[in-house]
Amino acid sequence: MIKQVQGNYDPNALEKRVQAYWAETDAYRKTKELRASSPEFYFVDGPPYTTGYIHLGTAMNKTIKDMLIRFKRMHRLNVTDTPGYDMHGLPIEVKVERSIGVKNKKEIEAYGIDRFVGTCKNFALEFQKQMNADFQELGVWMDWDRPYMTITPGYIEAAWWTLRRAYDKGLLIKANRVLPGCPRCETALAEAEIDYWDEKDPSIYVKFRLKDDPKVSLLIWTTTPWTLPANLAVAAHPDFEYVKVRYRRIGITDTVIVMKGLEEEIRALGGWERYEVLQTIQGDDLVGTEYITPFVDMVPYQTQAGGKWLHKVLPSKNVEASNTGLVHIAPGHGPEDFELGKEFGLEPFCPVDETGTYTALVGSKYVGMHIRKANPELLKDLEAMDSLFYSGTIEHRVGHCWRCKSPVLFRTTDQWFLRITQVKDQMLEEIEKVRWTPDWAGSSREYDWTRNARDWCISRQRYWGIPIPVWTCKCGEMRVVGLVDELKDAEGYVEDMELHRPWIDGVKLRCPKCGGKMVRVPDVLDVWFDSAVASWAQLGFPRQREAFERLWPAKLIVEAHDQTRGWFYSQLAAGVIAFGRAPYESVLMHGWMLDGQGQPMSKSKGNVVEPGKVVKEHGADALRFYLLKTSAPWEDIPFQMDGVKNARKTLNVLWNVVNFATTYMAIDSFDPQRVTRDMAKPHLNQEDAWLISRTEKLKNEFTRQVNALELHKAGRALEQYILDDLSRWYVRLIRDRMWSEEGNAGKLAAYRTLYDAIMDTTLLLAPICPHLAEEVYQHMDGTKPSVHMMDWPASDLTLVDERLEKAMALVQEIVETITRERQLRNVKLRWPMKRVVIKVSSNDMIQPLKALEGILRSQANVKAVEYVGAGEEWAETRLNVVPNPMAIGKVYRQWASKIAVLLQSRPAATIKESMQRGEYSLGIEGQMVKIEPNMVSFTISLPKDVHSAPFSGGELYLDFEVTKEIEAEGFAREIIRRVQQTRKDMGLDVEEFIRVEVRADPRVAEYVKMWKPHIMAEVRAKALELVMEAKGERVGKWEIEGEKVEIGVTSLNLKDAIKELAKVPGITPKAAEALVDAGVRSPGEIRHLGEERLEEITKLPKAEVRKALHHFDRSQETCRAVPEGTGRTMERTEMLPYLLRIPRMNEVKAEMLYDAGYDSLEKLEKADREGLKDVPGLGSKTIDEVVRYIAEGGLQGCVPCPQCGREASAGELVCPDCGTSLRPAAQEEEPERPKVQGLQEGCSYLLKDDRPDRSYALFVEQLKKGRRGFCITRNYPVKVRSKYELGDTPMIWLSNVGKEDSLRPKDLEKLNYTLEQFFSQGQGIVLLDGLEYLITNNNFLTVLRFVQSLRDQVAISNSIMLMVLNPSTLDANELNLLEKEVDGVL
RNA sequence: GGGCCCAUAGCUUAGCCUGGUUGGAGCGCCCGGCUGAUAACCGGGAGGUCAGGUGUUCGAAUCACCUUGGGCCCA
Repeated sequence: MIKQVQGNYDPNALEKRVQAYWAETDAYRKTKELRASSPEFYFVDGPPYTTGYIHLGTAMNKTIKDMLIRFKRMHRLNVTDTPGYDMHGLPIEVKVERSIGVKNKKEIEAYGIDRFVGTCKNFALEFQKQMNADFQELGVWMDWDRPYMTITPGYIEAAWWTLRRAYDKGLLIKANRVLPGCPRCETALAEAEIDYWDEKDPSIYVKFRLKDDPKVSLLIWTTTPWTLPANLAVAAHPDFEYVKVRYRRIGITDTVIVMKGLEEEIRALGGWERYEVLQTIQGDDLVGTEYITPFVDMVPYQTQAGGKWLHKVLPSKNVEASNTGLVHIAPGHGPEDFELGKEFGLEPFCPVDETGTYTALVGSKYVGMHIRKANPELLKDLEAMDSLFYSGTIEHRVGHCWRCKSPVLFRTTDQWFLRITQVKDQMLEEIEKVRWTPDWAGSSREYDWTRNARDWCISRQRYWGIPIPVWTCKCGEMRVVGLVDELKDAEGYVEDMELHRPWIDGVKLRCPKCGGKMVRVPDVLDVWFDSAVASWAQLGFPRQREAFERLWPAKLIVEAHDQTRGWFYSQLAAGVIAFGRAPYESVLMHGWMLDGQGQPMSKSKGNVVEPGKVVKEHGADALRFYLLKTSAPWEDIPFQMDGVKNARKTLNVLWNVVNFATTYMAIDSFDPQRVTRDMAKPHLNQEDAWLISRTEKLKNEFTRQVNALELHKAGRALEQYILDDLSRWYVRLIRDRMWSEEGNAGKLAAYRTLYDAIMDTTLLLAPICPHLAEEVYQHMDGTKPSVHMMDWPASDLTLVDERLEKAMALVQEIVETITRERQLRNVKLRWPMKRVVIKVSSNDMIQPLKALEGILRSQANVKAVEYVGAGEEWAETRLNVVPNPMAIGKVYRQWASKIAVLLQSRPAATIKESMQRGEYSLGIEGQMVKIEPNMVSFTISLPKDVHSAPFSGGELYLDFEVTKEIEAEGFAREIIRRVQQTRKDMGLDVEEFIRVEVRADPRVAEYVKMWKPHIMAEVRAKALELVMEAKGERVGKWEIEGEKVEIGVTSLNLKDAIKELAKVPGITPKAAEALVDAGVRSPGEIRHLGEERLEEITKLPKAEVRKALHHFDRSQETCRAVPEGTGRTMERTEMLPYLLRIPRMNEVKAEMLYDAGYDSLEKLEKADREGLKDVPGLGSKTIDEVVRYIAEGGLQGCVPCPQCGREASAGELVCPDCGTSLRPAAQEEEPERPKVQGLQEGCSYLLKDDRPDRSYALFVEQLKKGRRGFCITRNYPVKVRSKYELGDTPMIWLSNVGKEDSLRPKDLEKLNYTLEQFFSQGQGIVLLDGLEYLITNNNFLTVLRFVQSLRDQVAISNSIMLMVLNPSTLDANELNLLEKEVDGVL
């Protein structure tokens, strides 16, 4: 059944509600189960690092994934959706270090590796939990209860297994190489772990004296003085030319060798006055030149080292033509130096330890000194040795540890490597096989990166990571463990033991060679390796193979562009190493979320926008929609909150459409099961066919774009459709049909079309905005537990009608043009336009336009449409000929003026036609005068009040003439609008009936008479009268086009009665209305009408009449034994009779009780006073009764009918035998007729009346008895006084006019004070007429409190208070609360 | 310094691959309208050196090259 959506689009409340609904109904699990036996789709989630919070980038990432997962699921695929978390590594270690206050590895070890790792694990798990919650807030449906985590034993084993594979293939090696490391964290770092930024460093030029000629030096440049003690050689480019230069300054000369061309630059640097080039040397010839390394005397190694090339110039093509063109080579400190040293047989020499401190190898002078501190000392020494040619500083890019920001240190270390260089070619081949989106992500980006790949250093000298599964023996034997089982017999192994450090370090294997103990190498894995194995590790491989064999490789992965060097790469490497192929088939690379200025968000910049904040402001759906539609996925998005706001607006429009649709569908009980598409088909209007065409096209387009991963195009197409096609056009077109009273086929066809459009939209929207889609679905259909269990809507392109769409586009354009012209001329849309003439540029257009003429007429409010074919002129235009006297005069001189007059006297059309055919001549004074084309021009003049406007299909002539008929219709529409406004101000239900009184001057009055039936129908008036003075509950004075009009509107309060009557089987809404007109107010009265009378009133077929009457009889036959309370939820209709048997209960209260969740007898029986207090609308007296009734077993027991004594169950409202009502006489609070005599002193009464006469009568009656009176009214006091003969009773006028006897309705304090004064004199009576007026002007609760305080004063002073209220202006809940505060309701 | 991507109105963007009327939208701004989807909605207006330059072409937002700025990845 279609349920009307409630209220405005409130994303926060909606999303909370929907998520609660999902949780309650286990919708996620059900959706997964639905697809459990479908074809598999192996999606692999890239694990975010557990930092404890998600940012917008992570939000975008998961949003894209969630959209695709949902999309695939709706395509009946069984999608794997295990979310992953990357939980090892330095970031957490650093966090833990800070939290426990340790600074380096020594302190960690003192603290205890076990405690340290334990804390790391706790941090990671805690962070993981928080992120889980954040993702769920976004509505992402992944398997949050079972994420894969890189820290679990199974996962670790998968990494081990992979390393073992690498080892077996000879791809895992240990090597001594120069690598960047962090001196603070004391571990090697991968490229990926280094951040670059500019920093100041020394920039020094150092002289390396030639051994043969110490007066001459090689000049080298370096920014790292501390590497000089480790200098072993100098590199020169063999193809460059070098020069020997003598620099001079007063008293000083210096001779150095530098690259040719750099000598001038160097002169300027050193401040030399002049220089002379002594010799040019080819780089090649320089090779082999021996020099004296500057610290030869201090560093023992420098004299002990061997090697043919020690302290000589080496050739290297990597030398750049900058600085001096000669490069200082320290193989222990630079990767290129290392390679070069290897090539030339120089053993790397590294006198620096992992903390950046000189070791004893450096000699006694610098040992124990940190390299940073050593720099100035070294400079001093160089200066002393006269080896420092120039010393300055430079700002250049320096690598830093990504976690602790220390500058990285290059030194030689023993590390473990994966030999990527060996499998690089295979990786490149695999890249080409993968489908990349966008394609350049693979073909250029990933390809380039991989082409330059080096071997991957996977070892880290840290604690919180996957331990490297390599055990070594003193004898040199080593073993790589691939499965935990292999450790079974090892010393220190315990079943299911923790595989992390330090526990794993205690496991010792027996060496198969020497029988000694093998110990694990202490390193852990580079954390990048963890996620590299995700695609098989998360499947439990290698321990479980079934899932792996079924699913692997991944069909799709989705990550941001920074993963080119990260996960795209690491997975590829691991996949190729382990299985010889890429572990994924397609990749969607997405962009980053930047701040509004296009800068990356970072905590240090303080420009981070938290997803939670955005969700709070506009909802997760709006954020998701924004993220998906704003840019192509692979592009960065500079985040704009306004963009999210816009997305929300679009969703709001959709919400309004749904609100509109469900309002009417619910009223008419439209049932899409009954009104099928086929049934609606013959009754479709043009606009229906048009919307269907648009919808089918949209479905096709959307699906195509998502499949192409052009998610933004899909989102934009959907948005456009919602705004333009659905909301702005279709809903606008069918408004009148929705409002038509009859449930005719045309209306149902519109319902069906709109229903289908909304359902299709909802299904398309479901992957993007899962919450909103769910809410809409549950209101429109709800046959499935969740919209996400639905199948994707197929599109039927045979229903696309291009001709119709084209014609409709023209109509839209014409309507817009007319609107614009109206605006220019200040003619409102409410005023009909006499006619529009469409002059087309092609006759093909006329037929389709005619088919849509009705739409054009209604939307442009035009009375008539005429057409003029292509090439023709509209008959009512006049062609004018304009003579050109200059041209005529030149030829015919003295006749010129006469010719001009003659020309204008002839029909212009004839002249034009003749001239087009050939020539045109005139006879003048016996001569034939030939008129040349340049002698005349033609203009078109339009009839009075007609304006022309071009449109893309030709020209429009708009006739703005205002006839009497048009004026009449215009006024009618103006009056309708104002009555509607009044209805709205009064808060009337759309279905309520009213009576209207209109006062207007004769001209307008005449128009109103002409349009009376139409006006009445439009505003649901049962009566419309022209009067001398308009009266009513609400009277408005208006000025319309200069005419003064007064309109009074009074509610007839018939809505509830009609609704009740229509509930009786056989009684249609129309029949119910007829019954109400005949004075019937409740279903019970139908019984007493009798068959004939009922037929007469309702004009229903006899069968229906009988059905209605039999209903009452039948309802008495259904009594059975007392039903056992089963605890099951009961239908409302089933439950209500039980409730209504409770004393003081009425329908409203019972409904409230039911709606508050008391929907089973069990629940009600367990109800306590506290719980019931929370039910809105239940007063304490009612609660007393409920509690008593339950305690006495009222819900279970049978009671004898007071009339016939038959036992009736608690669920029966009437006796099954005699039909006597079994409801307790709770109505005594609300007596049918006011007992005027019954007014008691000290009591306050609420009078529910739409007309105040009765209350004034009661009031006057008391006055006549001599009671002092006080009248508060919202009506004009002078009139009230005379009408009800109130004499000199004091009065207060509730009004904003500000006269002395008036009081502003907002000023409750003053009103209270005034009444206090009155009550203090004792025993009066107060009439407060216009309580709803106070309520509309104040907060309801404020008025309620005001009423409470008055009631107390009334009681104290023994006065009486009458408060008059039009009940239709309040909702049931408010009414109930008010009723509770008074002593009686009349 | 290299690779890849991006640059169109104050903001977010379409058009670019395949050159051709007057470069389209949305938001914001200004003006107006509507009022039975209404804390909505609709229409109109102002607002553009298509980042800058050079070239190819009869013709360039679109193709090529260069420069500038931004993002990612590297050196």
